[in-house]
Amino acid sequence: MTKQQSTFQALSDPTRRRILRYLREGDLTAGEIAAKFTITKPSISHHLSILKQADLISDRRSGQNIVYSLNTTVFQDILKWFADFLGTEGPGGEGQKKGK
Amino acid sequence: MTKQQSTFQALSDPTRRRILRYLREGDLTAGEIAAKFTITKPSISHHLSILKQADLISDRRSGQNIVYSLNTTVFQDILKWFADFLGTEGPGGEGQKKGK
DNA sequence: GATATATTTAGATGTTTAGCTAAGCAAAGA
DNA sequence: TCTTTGCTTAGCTAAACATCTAAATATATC
Repeated sequence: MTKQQSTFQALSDPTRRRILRYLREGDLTAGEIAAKFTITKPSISHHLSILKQADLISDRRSGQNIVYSLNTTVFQDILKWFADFLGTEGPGGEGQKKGK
Repeated sequence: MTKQQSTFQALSDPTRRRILRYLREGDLTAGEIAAKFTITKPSISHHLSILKQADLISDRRSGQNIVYSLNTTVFQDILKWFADFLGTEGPGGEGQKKGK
């Protein structure tokens, strides 16, 4: 699965986008995040792992808790993808590198 | 289904993103698009209808053909969504309007 | 080390989705 | 108006996905 695929896939779910919005405000533990939703903790945990695989968030352990935080660099990449898209480049494949 | 949801959903499929890349080069008929893929025409037609519902493309009939073209304005909206995301706004809901 | 708390992993289930084939609809031309 | 061409709609299947409950793991505390 290409990097872009996993990113767009991750962003396609509303629950995951909502998690990202919360994390934009500041770091949160898995439990704190789960508390904001009505779905179960395991479900949230699953969403978190998808976001993590897509490199949109990262996690670190702090005692009993696992703290999640936003990876803004990947958002920058996506932003660039869209900007390039609206530019005047050739079609090419997913992993196109252009001028870089 | 919210507008953002349909947009992200539409972008989550690699075939659909590839269609968008082709259309970025210029307008194409449904047949011309389908010819670039190995999957069947009905499948492509289905993807086109999803992209259309998400307002990422538009279509018009030209004789026997149906011509598809990219709606760049929606891409601008998405670009803005990401830019806002990396900004310093409150979490709020999907359809947030901000300064507008 | 036993127990409590925080979170993840495993396994099951209902729903969504991408793909197919077959049938339908619309325009063009005989 | 019958046929051909271009494309979509309908109906199906298999795979993917979101969610749940139950069990497992890891850390902290007693």
